[in-house]
Amino acid sequence: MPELPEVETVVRSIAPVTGQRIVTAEFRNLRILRGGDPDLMAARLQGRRIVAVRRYGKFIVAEIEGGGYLMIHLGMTGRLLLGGAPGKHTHAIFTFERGVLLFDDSRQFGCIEFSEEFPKRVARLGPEPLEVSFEEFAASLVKHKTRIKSLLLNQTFVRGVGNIYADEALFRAGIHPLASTRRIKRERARKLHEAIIAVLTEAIAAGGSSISDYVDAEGRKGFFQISHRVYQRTGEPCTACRTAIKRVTVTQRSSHFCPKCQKR
DNA sequence: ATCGGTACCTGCACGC
DNA sequence: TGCGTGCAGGTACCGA
Repeated sequence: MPELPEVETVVRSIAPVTGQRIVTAEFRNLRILRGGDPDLMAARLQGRRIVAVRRYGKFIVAEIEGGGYLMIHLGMTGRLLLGGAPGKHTHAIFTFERGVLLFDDSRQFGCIEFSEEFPKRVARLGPEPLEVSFEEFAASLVKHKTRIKSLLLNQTFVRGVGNIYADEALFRAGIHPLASTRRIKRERARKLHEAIIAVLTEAIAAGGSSISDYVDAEGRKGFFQISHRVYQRTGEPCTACRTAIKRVTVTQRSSHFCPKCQKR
């Protein structure tokens, strides 16, 4: 489900747990746990305070008092909810002195991991798209030989861009999703860098996109989906030239684009 | 070393 | 009503 703007919105909405002590941690579905015995993990968390909660791309990392990191990834349908009753898809329950935090995920593509060291898979990610300089972005772009849409989804290139914002950024930059990275000239790359920053910034301000069921920890939907110019708008007129938006499959993912505005 | 294809799982909309 | 199909914001792993 969530990409960078949605995860950022979730992290902001769970701010109340910062500084709070975990009274109990309960894991109901072991499928979503990575690396570690659930009882040991629960014991390791119990009685510890959350020192800080940070976002790295689409990953959420909570720093635990006394050492250790609790990593949470929401996958496609994961949710973190403050309060409320556990349901059919509640896989983890963190009880605090004041309130409870539930991890729900119907498709179970999300995961939770506890590690003593900073999680390796997070350390391996590329730079934050909102922080990377154009020079670094352009230098990394030319090192890859693939289709631009695939590269944007590659989290070692930049971290946090997913299917929605890749399509939206490519539209704004006028680049076809199937375009070879080798054929993108410097000035076009600059447009893409700017488009990624613009679309992510606007989406964060809107609280993310709620395509089907995304909500933040308070149950609020985002509303950036009303600003989508190509994503899931197949057949509808382009906002710039009225040409019908097309859909193609790239790397097993659907890509939406304007055949007139976006060139290969 | 990089890349593309596939697997993982549930729910929903659709056509018959 | 039910069934089959295709689709959905994700990453990890495997083999070329």
